Amino acid sequence: MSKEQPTPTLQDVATAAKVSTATVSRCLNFPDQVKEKTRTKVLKAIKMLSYSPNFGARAMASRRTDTIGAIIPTMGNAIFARGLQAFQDELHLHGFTMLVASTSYREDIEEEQIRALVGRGADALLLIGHARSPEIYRFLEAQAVPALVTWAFDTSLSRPSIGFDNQKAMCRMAKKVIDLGHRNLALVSAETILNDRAKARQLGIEDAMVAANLCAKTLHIVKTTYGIEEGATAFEQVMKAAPQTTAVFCGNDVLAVGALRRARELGFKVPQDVSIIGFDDIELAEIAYPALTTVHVPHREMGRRAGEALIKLLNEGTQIEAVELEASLVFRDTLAPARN
Amino acid sequence: MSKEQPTPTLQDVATAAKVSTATVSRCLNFPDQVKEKTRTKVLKAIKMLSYSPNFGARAMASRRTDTIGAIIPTMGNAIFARGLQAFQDELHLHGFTMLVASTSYREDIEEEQIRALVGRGADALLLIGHARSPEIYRFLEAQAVPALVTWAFDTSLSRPSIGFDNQKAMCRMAKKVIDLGHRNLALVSAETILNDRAKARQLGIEDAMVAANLCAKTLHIVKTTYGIEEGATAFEQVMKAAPQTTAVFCGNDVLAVGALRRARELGFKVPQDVSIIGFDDIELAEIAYPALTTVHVPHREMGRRAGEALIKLLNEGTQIEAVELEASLVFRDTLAPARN
DNA sequence: TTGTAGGCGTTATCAT
DNA sequence: ATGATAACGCCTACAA
Repeated sequence: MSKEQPTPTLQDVATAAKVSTATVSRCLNFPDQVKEKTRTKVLKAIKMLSYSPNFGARAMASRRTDTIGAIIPTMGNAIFARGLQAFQDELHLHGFTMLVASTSYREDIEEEQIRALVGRGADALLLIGHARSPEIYRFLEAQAVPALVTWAFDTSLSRPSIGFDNQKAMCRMAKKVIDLGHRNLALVSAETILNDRAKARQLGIEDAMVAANLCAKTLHIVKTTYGIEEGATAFEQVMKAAPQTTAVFCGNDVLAVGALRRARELGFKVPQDVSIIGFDDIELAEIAYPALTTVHVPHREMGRRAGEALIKLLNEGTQIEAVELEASLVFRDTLAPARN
Repeated sequence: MSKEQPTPTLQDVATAAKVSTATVSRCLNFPDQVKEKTRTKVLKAIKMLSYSPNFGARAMASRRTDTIGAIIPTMGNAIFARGLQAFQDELHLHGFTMLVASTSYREDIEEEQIRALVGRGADALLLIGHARSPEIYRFLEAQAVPALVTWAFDTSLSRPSIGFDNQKAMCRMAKKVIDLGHRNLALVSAETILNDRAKARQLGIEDAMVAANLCAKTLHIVKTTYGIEEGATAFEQVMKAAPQTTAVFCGNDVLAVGALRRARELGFKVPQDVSIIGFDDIELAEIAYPALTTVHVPHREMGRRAGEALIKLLNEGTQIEAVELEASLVFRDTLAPARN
């Protein structure tokens, strides 16, 4: 004879404790509304049965989940990890739970994940960058799920964002590079169609070039996907196609580290022969040899502020206001004056 | 006059398409059971309303979620990222969704997250390592949620795991180190109370020492939390307390990279003065300078196999069978024969 | 302080 | 091929 062992429900607990389901529910949600004695009785039953509330049912009945979804391009490297950890910490502090999903930088998967998280009752969403189809934004509106864009900052869009201005930051870095005498610049970048951060970074370099009376068209661009190996390959392509290049910007630190390695393998001295500049300032940048000159992104601050804003919105209805954080330049050892 | 805009439900779609809710539901779940014409009609209504099914309701009614939860110690570095990505890819391939939660290596948070994911209807769970309170395992059983342990492998426990034998792998590495003449060994490790992987790695070194007729007690151990800076500090402690040390094992690559840096800062030549050995073989290991000698963990294979096993269990009831994968030794540039 | 009962949005079983 | 309708597990007025 096999014992039936369906997962215990509120009803089971109620029966075991000889009270009504309402009382059990109150025990869980408003413990002070129930008499000490009944409470302990109920709690004991809960423990005994290893009961755990069914989230779906609770969400449906109470119409809120205290859950916020975060959708990032990838978990494959540390780029988003740190910011997300801060976001999560902030949420946890206020009793919220974070759900993460990743998209592999693919728009179709992002849409899928957005639907998945919204369907799961996420009270709000954290999104990376502004660029996505209007349809998705319409969907979010129809579902009345607030979404906060981060990792970017752009006041020209109506949607508030908490982040930094990728274009401005990269422009500042590029100006420094140009000041050091570099005239033949190259950029190893991710595809910019669906990645507004990548595009902004490119525009930033071009801005700096124009400001220095260089023709923006001379920026030699190689597009690739993110990855150390990809960065290496792209670097090689750059130096093959434009051997006069003295400074190679990279869309992020991962690419830069790959470029750095290939440079060494190809016999280039960095930074004497060629300078390499990254973006993000993740751990890799510091560990790389030579240590990478890069743009420092305020990961943790961004994550924290985003969490804070979303929680205020959900708890108090406070509208989110855009916040621009500063990205700073970190000069380490891969940038030097142009040779000759 | 403000337009009401509650999130649309199945009923709304049914009304808009002038059919019953049942038909709409079928359209979504068994499209071929409904006539072409009605289907397009319904689909149009869905689009128009930006309708998206309520996951909680669906889960409650259908008693399954096609969702698997993964609970990892941290997203803060790449250690689990790669394996998780593979896991996710495998799930995605079969129409499952992955939910991730992280614990900061804290048992209380892990329990919380387990409950959260189970409450959210996770059909199964992916867990890292075996070590956790029996109460949690009891809970999982009461909820009838299968859990698969990975990142470890231990047949002495009844619970099946898909992973590698941390102790054996580290033992092999330690033997090599001892073969190179090292007699004064040290270990920078995470706390081993709740981290069975860390403990197994320590035991592996001790096994190798005993096999070589060294006294295991001479292994100088410094415990710390994971982090580059922590690794650096710990390395300094080691060399201060046991200056005769010629080889420092590290619980993972992150610690090792920190140790490496501090070694350089303190004027030690690696590996001439002191050898440093990591564990995991994440990107950092390759990028570090000198490149790190470490134990390669089959991250991707582990993630993929775990996903596969869990899906087979859920879809076909196939019991999970333990799988031992091989961790290999990667000799790069931080290990050399003992000096003199 | 506690119990009763209706409803949340889907799915699935029966009919039709 | 489609439509009613009873669960699913919980919350929350409302009653007692």
